[in-house]
This record gives sequence, structure tokens and C-alpha cells, in this order.
Amino acid sequence: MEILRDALKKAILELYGIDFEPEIVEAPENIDADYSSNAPLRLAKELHKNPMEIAGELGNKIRDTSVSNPGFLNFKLSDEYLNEKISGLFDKFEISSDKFAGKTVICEFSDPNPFKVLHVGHLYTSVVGDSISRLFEYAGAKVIRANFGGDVGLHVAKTMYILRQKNLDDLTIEDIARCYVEGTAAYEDDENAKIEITKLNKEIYKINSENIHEGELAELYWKGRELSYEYFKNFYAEIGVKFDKYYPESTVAGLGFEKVQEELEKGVYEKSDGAVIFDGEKYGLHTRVFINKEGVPTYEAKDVGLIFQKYADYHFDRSIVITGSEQLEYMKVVLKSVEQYAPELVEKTTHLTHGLVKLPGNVKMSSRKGNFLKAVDVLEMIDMELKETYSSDDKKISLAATKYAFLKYKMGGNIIFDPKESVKMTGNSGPYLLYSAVRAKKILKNVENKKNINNYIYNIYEKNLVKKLLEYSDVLDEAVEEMAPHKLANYLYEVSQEFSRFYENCPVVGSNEEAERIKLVKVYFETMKHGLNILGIEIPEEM
RNA sequence: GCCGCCGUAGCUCAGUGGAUUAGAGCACUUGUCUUCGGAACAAGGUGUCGUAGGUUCGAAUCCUAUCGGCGGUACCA
Repeated sequence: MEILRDALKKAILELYGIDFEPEIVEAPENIDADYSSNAPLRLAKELHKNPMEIAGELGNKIRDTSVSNPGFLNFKLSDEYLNEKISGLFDKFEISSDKFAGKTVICEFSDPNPFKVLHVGHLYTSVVGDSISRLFEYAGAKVIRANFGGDVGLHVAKTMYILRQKNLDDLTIEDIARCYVEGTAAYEDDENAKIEITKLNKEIYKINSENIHEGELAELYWKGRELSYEYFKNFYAEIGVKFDKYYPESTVAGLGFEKVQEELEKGVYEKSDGAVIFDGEKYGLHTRVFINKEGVPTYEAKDVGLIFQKYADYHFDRSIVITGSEQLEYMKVVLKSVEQYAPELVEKTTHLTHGLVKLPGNVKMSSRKGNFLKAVDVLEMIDMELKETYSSDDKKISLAATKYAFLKYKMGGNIIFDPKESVKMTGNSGPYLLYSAVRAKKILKNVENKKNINNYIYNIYEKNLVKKLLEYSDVLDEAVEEMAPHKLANYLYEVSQEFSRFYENCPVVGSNEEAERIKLVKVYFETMKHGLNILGIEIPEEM
């Protein structure tokens, strides 16, 4: 409600000569007003004045206001104002800040490892990461969606240790996943296997960095790697997420290794027990190994390389990295070390985390142990529910259900993913949003434009809908600022609820109020289309 | 041990200085129903906002302590 904010700001400046940013909130139901502000209360201390007195003085400057205890200033919006405002909305949704206009933002997320299977967590991060990318695009940024994954490293060695013994003609991603589970068990239980795997890790690193294609191990490695990337691309295509850039770990490992070596000489990193470490304890963090005693760069060094490689490739203005929250402390150490020699890059970097996806009843999922929910399992479950309950096989609907189920949660905490519960398509769900949007669309098909009514007075359902619709641009600004798609998701649900109430109580087609109501339906539909698009959700023709 | 995140209704979650009654969905009960499509709408109620102090005109929200859950804590990612 910028207009109220601006009017109040101006009044405060004129009366008291203070440059103050007032907050406007929705007025409670029992007050005969639409919005209210606590500005008088917040100004009371500075002005040494009674808040009620301040509210009264400000109220005299702005029309349609009232005051209430202990010092709130309430605003009432006239129907003419709402009408004018809603008419101006339609399909123009512009961001108020130009903070990201023309900027380059690189968003890294999903980050699956080749030689491993995509699990439900990858689905979650892909959906959220894509939506955050879309928020930045809406804000005017050029966004590069980047995907980082371990095509070399211990997990590959563990897999290859088993895979090479098996002699499989027709290699599938499931075979590879099984080998990983077996390899991990061998690494943990069998001392000889551990030694062998450590050796393999070094060999694979060499095969990759020197691009060796001769020999059984090399052939198997490249074949498996290729298969993995195919499998990823297919999956992302299925959920409608498109990456602009893949950074296999091997492509940044060399750069990271060099950087760490370079800074080792300058004293940022140090040697300890034959490894190269960063002493994070100096900064209240913990110590981590960047190059292990085998001389192989760890994930830490690769992440260092990645930061520099991203900047070399895109000269980003902002870099967003989205990972699971278990990497929070780890990332702090990596960034703190880089801050010592490239503070300008670290300053531009934001690390966002999401929680673990857990099954109900505290069942732990672990890809190391092989007991986990695969990403495709979730998609299949939702497809099945749609088929069984609604006899539909519309991918748009099942994808909306899946995406919304993840996007409605605030990022950060763990998510309990109850397959049975998540599959429901009523209430606060993706299909509910689609359903109300489709209803609106249907109405729009059946009407022709009629003349507006002068001095139209909204009824309660219309007014509630209008007020909610007018909040949209504020919600978007907030979602961008906080990189929080759930704020948008929640808003779209609320506005759909208002629309459903309106729909039940206010016939549109053929009514006397048709012209005015059609305006609301149109703005609602355009808002939904715009907002759902930012969530990566498409509205189907019918459902 | 140390560091970080979390604790709100039976369950899953919003709300993170603003109000008299702390909100949604699910589940449960009942009603609307030849209407622009019922995947809908309406009504029904449970909460020591983990606990105890403190700051404030005002605290689920900020501070301190404490309990509980989870994650991280040197060669995994």
C-alpha cells in the first residue's frame, strides 16, 4: 500500500520534520477500517508526546482516517479508490525496486552427484532453486542456473570398486546406485577395501584430469559419467527446470587446487598432518581439510575453485548457492578462507539452506545405506493419486501438486514428507490454486466487455478480493528481498481463498454487476498466472 | 564439550515487535448442491506459542538462562 505509506510519510515530514518509514498493516476485523499504522506509537518516544495526540494530528492531515488506542492510525479506502486502483492493475506487475535490474545473478542448486541416484531432496532443492531464480528474473536480473556435482571423488571410487568386479554389459543408473551402496559398506567394514578405494580415488582423479580413455577402468568411468548426466537432464526436463551451466567438480578441481596452493604460500591455509587445512577456529568456526594428504583436493578446494570459475565465466553481481542445511557450517569455513584473499567475491555470495526431507516417524533416509525415497518415486505417487481419484493424467496438475507441496514451506527447517499426506489435492495445495484459476479462466471465456458502472459500491466479497489483489506487488517485493518463494505461495493460496468466496457468492456472467465483477476476475486470473509462473507452475486449460 | 538450526492446535505448517478472540490446511461432525465446473463454500474447537526470568505502552516475535529434537565439529559431500 505505497499510497498510504507515502501519504503518511509526507504528513510526518511536514508536521514533525522527521524522515520516517511507516509500516502499514491490515486493520483487525473489529475496527471499521482497512489498514492501520503504528507510526504514532513508534514516534512517541522521539517526539516526547502522547501517541494518541500524534495519531490525531496525523489523522487531520490525511482523509478517511480514524485513531484508536493506544495510538494507532487507521485508514479506510474508498470504493472509488479501490476501483481506480484495480482497473490500473490487470497485467502490469512491476517490481518497485530496481536493485536487480540488469544485474547478473548466478543461482547454484540441485547439485546431484554423478554415479548416484536423485532422491527426494534433489527434487526439493530443484523446485525451490528454480523458483528463486524466477524471482530474480522477475526483479530484472539475468539469471544463470548452475549445477555443481561430483564426477570425481570418494563416492565415485566407492562405486567403481564394486562396478569393475561386476562385468555388466548393459549398464543402468540403478546398477550404479546399487554399487555405491555396496561400495560404501565395503569402505566402512573392510580395511583392505578402504585402502583399495583410496587408491582408486587417486586413479580416477588422474583419468579425469588427464582425460584418459584407454583401459577398463577409464572406459567404465566415462560410460558411467555419461549415463549419469543423461539421467539428470531427463529428470530436469520432466520437472521443467533447465540449467544453463553444469560444473562437474573435475572442471574446477584444478583451479581450486592452484588457488589453495597459492594461498598456502601466503599463509591463508596451512599444512597439518600432511594435509592442507584452513584453521577456522581463529574465526569461531572449525578447521577443515582442503587438500588431503594424498594430494587430492577435497570438496572444500573444489568449492574454492568453483567461486573463481563462476566469476571468470559470468562476472556475477550476486551469487546464490542453495544446499542442504547440513552444509551450513562447512560453507562458512570455505567462504571465510576465500574472504582472506578475495573478499569482494565472498561479499557477493549468499548461501541459502533448506532442511532435510524426512519421512514420518523419524525414519532416516540415507543414500549411503540405500534406504531413501527417490525423486521419481514422488512424481509417480502423485501421478497415481491424480489418476485414481480424479481420473486425470495431466502432468501440469501433478507437477503443480508436487512443486507447491515443497514451495509452501519456509526454507531452513526440516520437512516431514508424508507421501500419503502430500499427495492430497484439496485445501492448501497446488491443485486448489489451479482449480480456482481455471474457474476464473472459464468465466472470462463466457463474457463480453460491458460498460462500467459509475460509482460502483463493492460488496464484502468483492472488497475483500480487491484488497487482497492490491497486496500482490508488496508480496512480490518481499519474496524477492528475502528470496522466499513460500511468501508468494502462501499469498496465492490466500488470494485464491478470497476468489473462491467471491465465486460462491457473486455470480458474474449475466449479472447486473457483470462489468465490474469481470474486472476482478481478470485481475485475479492475471495475478495467478504471473505468480504461479514464478513458482514454476503452469495453469492447465481444464481440469 | 563447542558451534548452528528448530520447538506454535491431534498431525503438517504460516505468523518473527502491534492490538481487544494467536491463524491456515489435514483429520473429525454437520450443512450448501438442477446455478460462471463441488478438486468448492459455510458452520462447529481444541493452544501453559517448549519452560523460567527480563526489556517494552505492547512479546509467539527481542534479550538471558534452561529443557527437548536435529545437523556440523580434519582428510565424505
